[in-house]
Amino acid sequence: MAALSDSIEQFIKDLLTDDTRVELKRNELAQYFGCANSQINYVLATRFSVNRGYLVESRRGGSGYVRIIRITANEVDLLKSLIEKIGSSISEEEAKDIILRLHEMKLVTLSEARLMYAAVNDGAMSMPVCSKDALRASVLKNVVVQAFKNAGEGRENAV
Amino acid sequence: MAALSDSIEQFIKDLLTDDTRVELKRNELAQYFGCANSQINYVLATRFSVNRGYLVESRRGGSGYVRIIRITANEVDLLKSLIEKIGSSISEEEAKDIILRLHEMKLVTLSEARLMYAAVNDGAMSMPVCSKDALRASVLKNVVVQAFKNAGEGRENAV
DNA sequence: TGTATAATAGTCAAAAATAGTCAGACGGGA
DNA sequence: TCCCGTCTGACTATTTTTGACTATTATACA
Repeated sequence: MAALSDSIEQFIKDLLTDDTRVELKRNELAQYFGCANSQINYVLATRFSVNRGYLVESRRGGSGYVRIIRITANEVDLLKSLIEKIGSSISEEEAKDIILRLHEMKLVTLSEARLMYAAVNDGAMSMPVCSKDALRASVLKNVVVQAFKNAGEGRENAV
Repeated sequence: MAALSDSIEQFIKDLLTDDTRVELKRNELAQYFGCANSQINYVLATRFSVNRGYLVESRRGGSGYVRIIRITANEVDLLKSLIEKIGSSISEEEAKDIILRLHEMKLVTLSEARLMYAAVNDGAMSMPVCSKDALRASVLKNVVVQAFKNAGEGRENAV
């Protein structure tokens, strides 16, 4: 049921559980999963972005490689960088990345991550907005419904 | 005589007798019943609404899915009354009361309750607002900071 | 020492695989 | 007959997967 991309993502993350970086051959990995080479690039671009806390380096040519580095940071630095990243405006996707990252760093549980996402997804941001109370109603409704969804105990991995 | 919708409804409910949630492919189900894909959406909309005790989530694209979550009768009553109470506008105090209630009923943990409150308190509601992204930044900043506070493990008992 | 070749990786647009929306057709009961 | 719940089909939206083409680098060889 899991998409190919999800499997590849998990495979790489497993390699990163102990180490903070891993090096691999793009075409070997593609071969292993029986997919197009560019599929690997897709996974790297969508699942191992800087916003999600990873750096990717690579080299072409003979004995080339792809290196994936998990960014580690202490809480103070992380919080500062996230606040800066958020700034005064942020897209739904970027917000999702930040929340995912907090979850991967085990700062929040999956349920908490889902609640956070429910508070900031497009659906919660009712526009045009005319008052704080109206906005609050929209956000609150979203998080309350999410709380009920969580209570049904979702063990999947998506926010 | 509304045989088709009823059959699909029953089929899904049978899947939900043991589990509280089930995941399926819209087009596979439509194929199985030999009907239009949109028929499934009709069934979901008319038979698996919140009022009837269900929450529905889905994702498009490769390996997409439709997930149906069954909640208990008590939860339905509670959720309905909360949604009604929230309406289209709600004060900070009332919102807090609702969140506290969810916590007291053990639907959310203390950490989760705090995150929820962080998402809807006055500080998060930056007004006047000019865009969804600006609004999102404000709410997200608030919940991210709260996540760190939670992680820093506050042992107080107030939301 | 240059240069051709093989071995890598990257890019991008199109195709495939999903799901959602909505207006209108259809059909049975009040 | 008219209304209302069903059902369909065409069109849209989203996410993943692939393939053709490009770019880069190490190495072998002239």
